[in-house]
Amino acid sequence: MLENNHSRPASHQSYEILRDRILNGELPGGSKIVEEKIAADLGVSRTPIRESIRKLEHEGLIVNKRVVKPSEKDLRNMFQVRMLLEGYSAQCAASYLKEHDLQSLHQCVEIGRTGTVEEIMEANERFHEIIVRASNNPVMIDIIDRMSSIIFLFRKTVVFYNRPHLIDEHEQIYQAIKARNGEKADRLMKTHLQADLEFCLHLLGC
Amino acid sequence: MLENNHSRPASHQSYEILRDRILNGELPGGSKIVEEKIAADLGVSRTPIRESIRKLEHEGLIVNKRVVKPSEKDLRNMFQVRMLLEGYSAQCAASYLKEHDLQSLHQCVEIGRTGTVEEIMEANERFHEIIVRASNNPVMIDIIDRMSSIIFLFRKTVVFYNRPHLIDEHEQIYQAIKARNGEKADRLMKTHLQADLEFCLHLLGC
DNA sequence: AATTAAAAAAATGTATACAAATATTACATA
DNA sequence: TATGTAATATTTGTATACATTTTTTTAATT
Repeated sequence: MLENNHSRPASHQSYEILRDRILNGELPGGSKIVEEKIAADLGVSRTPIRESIRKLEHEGLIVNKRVVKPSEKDLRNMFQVRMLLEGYSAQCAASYLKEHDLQSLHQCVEIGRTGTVEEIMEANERFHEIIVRASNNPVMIDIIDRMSSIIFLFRKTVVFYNRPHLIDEHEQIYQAIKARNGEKADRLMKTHLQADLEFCLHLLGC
Repeated sequence: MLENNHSRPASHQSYEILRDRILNGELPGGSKIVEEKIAADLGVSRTPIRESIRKLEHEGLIVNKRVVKPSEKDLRNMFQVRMLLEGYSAQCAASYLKEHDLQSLHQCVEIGRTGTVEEIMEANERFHEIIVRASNNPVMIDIIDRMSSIIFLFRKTVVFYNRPHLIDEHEQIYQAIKARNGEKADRLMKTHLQADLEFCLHLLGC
């Protein structure tokens, strides 16, 4: 049951709940999404639920009234876009990143070597987030954000299985950015994402 | 009044109507969008109207209950994304485009030199569309599509004022693709979009 | 047993009513 | 005149009812 209180609208609350349930696997890929069921479950009417479902559809997490189950092709396509946008972002980072953010990047690498699984996952996300924000381009950030909810379902796997070289690659990217070598940062980021993708697909037996 | 007939749902019909009205300037940037007004106008209830408004919000055509009025920065950001994605698409086109599509590209250039204003506008869109589709990446195509509704508001201006060299640039891109020179096609596409952007911004006095 | 048609059930689309939140107006006071 | 506040009106958010469409079940026929 949602809070009736002075919180966000029910449509937004239910959006967040559904999103979480999808991302943490509670609603696995392929699950049928039925408005009335969800509404009853969350204790609100169908009206706000519809809205949250539409939002999730737009985000790509729900397709055809079912929780998305991205195909190998889908992932390749999303990673191709990421390579272009994050590669460019890495270039921007090399040109513009301030000392403070550079230090944060370095910290992410450190945590990647010494942290717990949860810490590492968080640091990985942050590493990419810092770089993407360096693009200083909200349109780009938004596109990556939207894809990242789907990609999240995979990064989990990658870190859980502790992909070899992942942190080394981050370190190299960090070094290139620190050395203000944009062209190299771009190239390394693309290679990094390509490796990520292949590792995911391999693990998932694609 | 919408057709009650065996057509698409009212929410979808009203979406398309609203979208058209925004794109053709009938609902100019900054207009307040009020659910009840629109509903009365189109002769349906608020329920389907809400849905279409949400869709337009996702598409970026409505922001804060008002028709979007993109800032210079917004345009720069969108064009930056376009440069990356369409540049890559041009590369793909150079590698993979079939003879038939090559001929279509060439036709677009021809029409660009000889057609009426409407024909030229259409040919311009088609030129880019053929190249984007060469990426063979629905995720990428979708991103560009979503931005293109906003960008459309500008391409109109550019063609109306008949930007110098626009068709020459298309021709050069076409030649690079035909020559299977992906790197050059990429570079030319980026330059082309940059020029488009600057021309738009200049015209609009940004 | 497989295939199809009819019936039933379930789910979605839309209209309407009312509640909650926002914006607007009118008026009082400094 | 400017500013704050109460009253009003407008607009959005949500629940509910019903219509339409889609899916599933059942039964009949080959």
